[in-house]
Amino acid sequence: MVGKREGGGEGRAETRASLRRRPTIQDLARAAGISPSTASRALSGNGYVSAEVRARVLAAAEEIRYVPDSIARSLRSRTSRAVGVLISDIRNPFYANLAAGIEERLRSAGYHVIVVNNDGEADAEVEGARTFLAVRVSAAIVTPVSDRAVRMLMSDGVPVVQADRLVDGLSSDAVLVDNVQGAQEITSHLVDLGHRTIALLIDETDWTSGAGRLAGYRAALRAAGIPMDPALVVPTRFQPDAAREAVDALLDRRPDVTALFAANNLLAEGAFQALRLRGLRVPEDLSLVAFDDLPWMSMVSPGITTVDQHTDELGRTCAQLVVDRIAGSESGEATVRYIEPSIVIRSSTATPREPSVPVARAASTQAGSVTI
Amino acid sequence: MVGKREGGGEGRAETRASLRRRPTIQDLARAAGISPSTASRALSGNGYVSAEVRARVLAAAEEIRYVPDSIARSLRSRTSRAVGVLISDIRNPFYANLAAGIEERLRSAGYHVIVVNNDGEADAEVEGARTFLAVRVSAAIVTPVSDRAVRMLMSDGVPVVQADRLVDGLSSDAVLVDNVQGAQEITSHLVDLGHRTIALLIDETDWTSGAGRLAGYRAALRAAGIPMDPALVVPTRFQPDAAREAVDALLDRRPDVTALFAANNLLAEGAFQALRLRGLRVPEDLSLVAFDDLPWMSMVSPGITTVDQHTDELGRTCAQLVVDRIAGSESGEATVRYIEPSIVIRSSTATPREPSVPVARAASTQAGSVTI
DNA sequence: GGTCACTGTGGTAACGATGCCACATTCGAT
DNA sequence: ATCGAATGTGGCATCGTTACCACAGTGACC
Repeated sequence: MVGKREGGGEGRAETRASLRRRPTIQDLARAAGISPSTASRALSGNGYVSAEVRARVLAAAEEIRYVPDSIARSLRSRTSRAVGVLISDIRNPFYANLAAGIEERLRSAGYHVIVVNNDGEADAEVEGARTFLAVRVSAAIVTPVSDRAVRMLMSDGVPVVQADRLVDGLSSDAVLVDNVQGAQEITSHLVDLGHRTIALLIDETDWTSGAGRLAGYRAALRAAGIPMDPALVVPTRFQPDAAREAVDALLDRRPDVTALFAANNLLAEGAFQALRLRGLRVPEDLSLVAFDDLPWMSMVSPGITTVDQHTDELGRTCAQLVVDRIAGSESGEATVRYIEPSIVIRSSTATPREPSVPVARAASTQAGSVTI
Repeated sequence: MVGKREGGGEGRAETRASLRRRPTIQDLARAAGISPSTASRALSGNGYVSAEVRARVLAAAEEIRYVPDSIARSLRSRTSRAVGVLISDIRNPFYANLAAGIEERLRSAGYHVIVVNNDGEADAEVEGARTFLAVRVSAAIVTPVSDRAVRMLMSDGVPVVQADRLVDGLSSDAVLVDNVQGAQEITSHLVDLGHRTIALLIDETDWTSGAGRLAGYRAALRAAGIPMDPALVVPTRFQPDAAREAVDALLDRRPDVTALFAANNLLAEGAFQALRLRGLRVPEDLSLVAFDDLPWMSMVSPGITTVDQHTDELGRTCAQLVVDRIAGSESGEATVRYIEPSIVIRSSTATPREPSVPVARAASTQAGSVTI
């Protein structure tokens, strides 16, 4: 799959030749005819420098192509312009958008971002935290897996913003989605359409995100006076395939289900596939809703009714909190901000089918024979 | 949309209290009863240390929770364990997967990744390069927008790997997708089905990626003896909306088109929407193929026939090249590796409709009235 | 026994920037 | 005229680590 084809080596030699020593602030000072101290002040803006000298220094910097060495600067000043971002899976558009929102705002504030994936594993997360300490990030944004990494960072005095979910017992800043609200609203949407037997497909309820969605689902049912049926809360692993199988098993077991709520985008993917493989029509046979809005949800037919978490804003808010915390404009108290999600109604939800007609596997369609 | 809800400040005070000075290698040396020099050698593995002393140092490091300061280390050793990754848009799954592939491999090789988005703008790209120089990355991986950033990095001696596309005239390492091959194969697939009037929707042909896809398309037509019709190469901007409008205009102008080739995932998105809004059936009325395989392409019906670029592998290969280059195991010559794409046949392609029945906007369906 | 290679350790000087202090000059107020 | 404050500049030490050199001990070999 990988082939080597060509290699022209002309430009590299030229590059090597032009590899002069990188100019330091000493060189700059010499070029501008002043001392390194003054050059430093002229560039950083701390302390007195006359306008005339500052101009001369800037001109000289341009002239000799001086770029301050931020490593030396960090060592001396014991700060860095780096912020660590520790997330579970950059391939998941949720995390990608989060990272993008963070990066945009931090970049415009003059910080750069070090991204570490942890694949949802606590050990990898701790390893990432260690990296952050080694490079002395000035803050970290974490979607926590366990409490270890966050604790480690905080105990070394690194400001932490927890994103999307919260580890209990730590008082770092945090930006969360109001999962209860979002889940309640979308469940109520189903209830309002007349659904009474609504299944929740969910992978975990240990984190605040999953717990909140479960709570919102329950609250909506309670508000409608629908008794909670524990068998309708379907546990699954955080993978489309697992979700697909879980949905399949659920519908075999409970053909009376008329609506399905997938608690995140990956589970929604699996649920969608499961329904199609069974030959079920959405929303005629079964309504489907999701949590987290992704492009594919408006591409498929029917479009999926879902909860938009405003992931970009989640990211930007995390970044803002970091900037504020570093600047010290945030007080010592931990701040928790909530992003209010909004529901997006598309075509995957409708009034339930006649209760007398439970869903069944369509005879004409067998799993595996469907081309997707 | 953002609300403040609570803030418990208990843990922070405790954190502040435990904020002891971070242990340095001096502390470590004292704890292990040896000199800093020896401690340094024990940790880094350069130079002689007896097994007994090394064990003592490692134990002491564990004991006092010593983490080497990589800033100081970088300053002194004039190297860093950071690699810069400069890409266009992390929100686009293509770049997200690329970044993920890069990050995985580099992390396992002990490097961390600094990600900078440039939004496809040359100025932002140069700014990113400046950041990389300031933090003295030991290499950079770039999906180049202009030649300026790559030039800047190379002239400062930073090894650069160009990913996905190549800026002319520079001889850095590069990992490219064989776009000609992929485009030719998928176009031939259409030709083999009997298509003769195949439109190519493409946003740019200045970069090697776009140029390659155009060349592959042309080569396939030439091989089949189909004359090239320039009006069938439809230029558009790099956005789904623009692509949608371009497809709409094309089909108004050229109702004889029987197949459409969208040159990347964003254009495919727009094309798919355009066809649906016009009420056209795929593949019965029109066949559609894409370049770059994304999850939604197997979620929609019909599934989209496309070219899988093996983006993860593209990323991993870039990272491997970087590791080799830093280790010096790559010779001075620039290496260009090609990833061979493979085509994925789904349901969006079929034999063309009868030539006597050109496509027309379905009367019953008006753009805008369709719920998606 | 002397030379040499090898092993193992410690001392010292950087890497490049900046914080702090000392010092010089100017100017307004007493 | 004298003092103090404000303005401006340079010198020096230092951030935490490692490269380099010096040097001590051990054993092998002629």
